[in-house]
Amino acid sequence: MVDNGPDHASRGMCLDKSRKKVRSFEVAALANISRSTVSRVLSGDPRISSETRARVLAAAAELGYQPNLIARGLKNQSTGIVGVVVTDLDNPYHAHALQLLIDKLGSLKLAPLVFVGDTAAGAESAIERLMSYQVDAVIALAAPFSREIVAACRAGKKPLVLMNKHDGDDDVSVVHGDGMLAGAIVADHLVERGAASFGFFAGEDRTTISIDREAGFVERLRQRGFALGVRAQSRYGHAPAMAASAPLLSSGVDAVFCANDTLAFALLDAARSRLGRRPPMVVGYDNSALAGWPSYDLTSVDQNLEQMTFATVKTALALAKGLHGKTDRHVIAPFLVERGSTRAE
Amino acid sequence: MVDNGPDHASRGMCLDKSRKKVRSFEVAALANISRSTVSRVLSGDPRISSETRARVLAAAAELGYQPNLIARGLKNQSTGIVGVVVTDLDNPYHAHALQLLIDKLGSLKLAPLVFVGDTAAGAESAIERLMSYQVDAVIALAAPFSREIVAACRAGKKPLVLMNKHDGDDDVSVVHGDGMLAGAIVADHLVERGAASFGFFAGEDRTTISIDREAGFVERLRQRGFALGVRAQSRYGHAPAMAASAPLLSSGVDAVFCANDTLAFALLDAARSRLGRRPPMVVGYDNSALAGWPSYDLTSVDQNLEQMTFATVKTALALAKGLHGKTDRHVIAPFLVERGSTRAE
DNA sequence: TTCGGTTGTGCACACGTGTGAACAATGCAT
DNA sequence: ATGCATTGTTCACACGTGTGCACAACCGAA
Repeated sequence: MVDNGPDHASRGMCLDKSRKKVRSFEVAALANISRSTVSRVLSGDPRISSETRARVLAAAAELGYQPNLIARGLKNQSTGIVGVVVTDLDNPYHAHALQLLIDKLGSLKLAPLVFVGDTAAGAESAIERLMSYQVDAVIALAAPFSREIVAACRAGKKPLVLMNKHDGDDDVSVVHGDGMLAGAIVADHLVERGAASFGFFAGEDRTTISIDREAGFVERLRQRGFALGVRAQSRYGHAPAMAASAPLLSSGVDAVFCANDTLAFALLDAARSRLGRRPPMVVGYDNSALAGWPSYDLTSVDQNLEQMTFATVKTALALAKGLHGKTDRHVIAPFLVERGSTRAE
Repeated sequence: MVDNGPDHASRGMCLDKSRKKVRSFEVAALANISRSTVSRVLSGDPRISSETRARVLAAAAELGYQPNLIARGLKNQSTGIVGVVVTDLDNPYHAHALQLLIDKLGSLKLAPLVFVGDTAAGAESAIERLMSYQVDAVIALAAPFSREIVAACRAGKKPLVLMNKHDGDDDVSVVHGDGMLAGAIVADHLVERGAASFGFFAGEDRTTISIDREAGFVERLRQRGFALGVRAQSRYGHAPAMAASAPLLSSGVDAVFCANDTLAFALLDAARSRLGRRPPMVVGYDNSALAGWPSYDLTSVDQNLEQMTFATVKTALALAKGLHGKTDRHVIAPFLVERGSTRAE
């Protein structure tokens, strides 16, 4: 008897038995077995006789034993914690994606340690905090400052997955939507709906994702014999976007593709306040909940977040296990949700 | 020399020095000092001579040493991790609150482990996961199933703070907005704006918070000589709320106080589709971003989330340190943001 | 009986850190 | 010279778990 609780005598003195968490030692004692065997039972070691296995499980259940994942993480050099870096949860798209990520991680028995990286310095310090907690992998969700994040993870030798953001850097795992395809789908849709002149409403940040959307749109228009008539750009946020949408409205184009639902809502609100003209057809991006509300009824591109988040956590898990140490890239196909904002009449 | 790395010889064999994280032992070696002294320096022990302190700090900086918080947590029985249980991040109010919570926790050197508890069973299992990770405290954000959460935390002896939800149970720490006060403020505002007949639009969940809002509203109306004319109830979600708002509109009351911005938007949309009548004055609750957009321009109660989240993490930290082991209760005063939906004309 | 194989279990150590107690060194008073 | 307090450092153990290796028990075959 060497491996038991070091001060189990004094521990026994404590009359309030429920004061401390139950450890594997108590389970072992109750089952008249060594602590190692308890550990083996819980890890599903096949060499354990089914008789003792049953006895151990019964004891564990009776005491309500839950293994200490911190200690296990220290021993195994794998905590089961995944760091998630996110920005701007006020954007409902990000919030929804985070919710799905947490959900998928949970179903894989992983726990998300979430940090907000609003600035370049903030993102960097967030990663450092995460590494102190020995996370198994890091997921960066639609984060700007991806350069800093990539650098910090590389310095700490932590596997990283960028979701919905890809740089030119080819040496990092990425999961993102197919912006080119989305642009083409939207172009086809608008042409079929009878539009003949087109505009694009871009966001301020020149992310590669946003660039892809526009490129796919313009390219497909060209293939079908049309060209982009007008283009506007704005930072996100309702008020500035409303102001920036003026040229799109005054140009009188038939249809406008917006890089973002937020921009689309602003455009619709601006059009509504100019009573004289019938608003153009509008297509948004993200298919946020608001797009389905009757006051906007906005046709929008759905990025298939369900699939995208699943691919992200699957990739993160694979990297954490060091399976195919090489980086890989998933491209998720989006689909269009047609609503009233592109109805013919 | 006993306390050094156990297999430091074989470790030394590994030529790729940057493969493993640097541990406190390496720092100690570089500073020609024992590992304990390194620990003491980092914990600010005053007994260390300033000369060795400087040497240790220099060594730590040179090696880029970051202490392993998992190991520290195991030893200290305090991980610095705080569990956060949340539901429905699609509600922008919850998402915003979560963002603020994460922010405040980070500034107190705490790390948030986030789980989503969508069902009673889910909430319970989320708490169990959190306890396996030895979180120092649990914060439940506007969570239904608070009964299950309270029970699970009590079983695991984990300090718990309920934010924006209080049950009859008086034995748990709580931070929430002052619903009674908010109802009174809204009543005063509407009366001053000239309304003479009033309605209330309640959510489906009969939370105490929602009940307080209505009670405060009705009570203040009574004091000023008015009574509640009509009342509707709906579950959240735009479409059902639009349908449920019919009696409020057909009753022809001057003003409606909604338990939620979501309900208010639905009511405004429903009113808009009935062109004949001028919509009544409408007041919402949460002051979400959408309330500021010109298409709704909704007067709404702001719960002062900034202050509320701060009080929540402060309370959680105090409980985790076991300072005043007793539970305490913070009530945050809300304020009204006046916009066009209650403009006189 | 002896040997070898199979099956189940226990011992001892390791993960990386914090910390009480012991201890060396120095100064100061007896 | 001895005793005592102060100061800086080290030793050894503890936190709760997983796991390689040794080993006991048992069985069958020679």
